[in-house]
Amino acid sequence: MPELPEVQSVVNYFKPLLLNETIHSVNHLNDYPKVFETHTTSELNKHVSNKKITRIWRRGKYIILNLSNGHLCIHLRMTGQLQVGSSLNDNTKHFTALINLKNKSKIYFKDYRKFGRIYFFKNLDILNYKLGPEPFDPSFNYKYLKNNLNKSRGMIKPKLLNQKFIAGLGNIYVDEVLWKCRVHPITRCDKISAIKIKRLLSAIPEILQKSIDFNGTTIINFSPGNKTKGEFAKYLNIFGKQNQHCSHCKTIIKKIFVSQRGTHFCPKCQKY
DNA sequence: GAAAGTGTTGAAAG
DNA sequence: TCTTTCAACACTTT
Repeated sequence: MPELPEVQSVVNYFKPLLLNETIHSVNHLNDYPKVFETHTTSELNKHVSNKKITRIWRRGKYIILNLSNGHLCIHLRMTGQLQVGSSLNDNTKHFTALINLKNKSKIYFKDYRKFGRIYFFKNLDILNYKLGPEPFDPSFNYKYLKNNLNKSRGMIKPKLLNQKFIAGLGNIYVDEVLWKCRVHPITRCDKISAIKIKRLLSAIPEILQKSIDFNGTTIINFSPGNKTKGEFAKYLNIFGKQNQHCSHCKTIIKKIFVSQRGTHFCPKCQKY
């Protein structure tokens, strides 16, 4: 259930294990060829086998492995996890794919809801078309935010969840950002004041960076039996805190649904 | 035991 | 064109 900070944490963890290593082959597991979105398993192997991983990085919520002839991209969606190796304790029925490296190490893609996908792209035009600016990129600036919000009549929460508007935010961090900025999640984008736009501009990278510093919020399995847990969960102020007291004003936090997503907010801090 | 809920995304419908 | 709804899936909670 990874958002930008969780994906970045995965990238950080795997960088030393994958960088400059060569892919031997990839397999789909448990009779789930759909895990490879862009190619059949045999076609994908023709592209990636014997290719060296020259860079591992993140764009939005995609993990990207640069190869000499293209990019192997992994999207974890709701429940995807990457795991180094396997043990007898593993429930392998949720493994959907396997990356075999020349050095014999095995990276498993574990995904109990099976929404996660692996893609191979010659270039990243498709991703760049689908994804808006990175929250840490200079192109995500006041002018971009103001211009886009001013012409949107929809609600701010779904806007921030829209990856084409800004890449990387998901349900947890949108709730956290809106709480910090004191913006009600159903506020119309074009009704947000300049001061609140400025708050959004600084809170978005700030909250994401802080979460990255703590390896994200949610549990991420990097190796079998080792349930690596993001430590940012301790610093959440609003997400999952319904019926608890707002840390700012002590009002009881409410949970509502906004465009079908569970949404937490403080009725006093985030007036509509 | 049935139904709703879960951190994502894109296709389809409005 | 823009915004909302729903399905893809499997497991847990109500």
